[in-house]
Amino acid sequence: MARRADHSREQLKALAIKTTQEFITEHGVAALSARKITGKMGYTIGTLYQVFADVDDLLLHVNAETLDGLRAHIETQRAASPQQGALRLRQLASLYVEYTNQHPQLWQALLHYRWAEDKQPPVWYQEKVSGLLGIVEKVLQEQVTTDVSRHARILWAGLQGISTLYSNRKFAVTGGGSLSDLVEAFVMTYVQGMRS
Amino acid sequence: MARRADHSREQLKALAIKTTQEFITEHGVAALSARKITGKMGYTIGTLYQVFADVDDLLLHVNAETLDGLRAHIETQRAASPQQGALRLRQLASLYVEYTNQHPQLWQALLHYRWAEDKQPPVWYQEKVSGLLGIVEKVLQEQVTTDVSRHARILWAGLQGISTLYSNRKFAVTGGGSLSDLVEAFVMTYVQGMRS
DNA sequence: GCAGAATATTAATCACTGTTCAATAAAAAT
DNA sequence: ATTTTTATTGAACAGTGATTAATATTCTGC
Repeated sequence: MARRADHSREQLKALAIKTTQEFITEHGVAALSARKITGKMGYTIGTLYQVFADVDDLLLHVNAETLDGLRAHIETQRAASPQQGALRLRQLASLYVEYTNQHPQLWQALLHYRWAEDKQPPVWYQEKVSGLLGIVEKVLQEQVTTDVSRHARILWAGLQGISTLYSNRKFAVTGGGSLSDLVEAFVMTYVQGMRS
Repeated sequence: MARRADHSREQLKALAIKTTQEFITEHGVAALSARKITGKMGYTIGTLYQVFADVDDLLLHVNAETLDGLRAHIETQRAASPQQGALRLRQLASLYVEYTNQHPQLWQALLHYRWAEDKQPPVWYQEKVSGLLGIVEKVLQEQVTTDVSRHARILWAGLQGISTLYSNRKFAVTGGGSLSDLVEAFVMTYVQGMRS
């Protein structure tokens, strides 16, 4: 058999991404395989490689949408209930937690993603990350004037560290309360430290 | 062929762990496979499963030794040049960075390890982690009195977050300087915040 | 409307993965 | 010396990602 053309190239891409998102949400990224995805799509494995370079490339696009989703969540929620001053950073952190709690499997897929030794993430992907970092930086600028970019990166990395260890249950004896407790304590304490 | 008995069960375990450590250090954890390890050991794949439950179990023991190594590094270095007051936490953080920089591949293998949905890490492993957390808590108690355990976890997670994002080059445009710069800024700022 | 070029899709193939297990040979026990 | 026990092998299994020749369909130019 051959050419069916029930889907255009772009439709196929979108379908693969959507199917992968659903699969990860349902079974986790560890259970994912190229054949399962294309099977679920109603295609066979070869088709995947016409649309994406490899499975990593597909996952990259899934992660990109996850980043977009976080950004959208932050922006719509901030528009809905704007905050002032120090509360803005707190809001940012809880929106992060909110989103990652809503999509734990997708977020884990993103955190778990590892770049090969030599390869760099593509520019368009890097831009999505730095876009989010930019939001943090912007809010941070209201609180502090020096080392904004460094502090933003530390906050961002700290969020991911807490989030990862929490969801991986790597927190030997889960003391310290819920994820949002930890994140809130982290952000509040760190901001306090920046200001002195 | 059969029974050779050039190695006891315990020797075999140690050999497998050592071989895996060497392999990971050389090629990274992603390239690891059961056959490569046993081949390098001078055995065939079946032998591995007599000594470890599966590849994950082997990796667990490798990670355990990595944790032991970090602990040993911290303890010997602290004995060699003891610090006072706020400097002790700073020293702890830079010993962490020092060790993870000395063994980047092994540390990545540890960070990258994911527990299956249902399975918990074994108690003896959890104790190694909480032992390290305990060191942080102990040093922290000199600085602060409330929420020590929570703050220790946040610091620990923060270190891992920064460390992971740095070594994975996930820091869109690597601003903010070296890993030790970031870690130092993180710890110092956070401690400052705790005290107010 | 039709011949020919272009291409989307399949299915087979390749080299690999982790895990299991019957067969076997050597050591230990009797 | 014979039997029991067991460490080790190597083949088998079901899966993985990736490649590619074959093919059936759509698209293009006339």
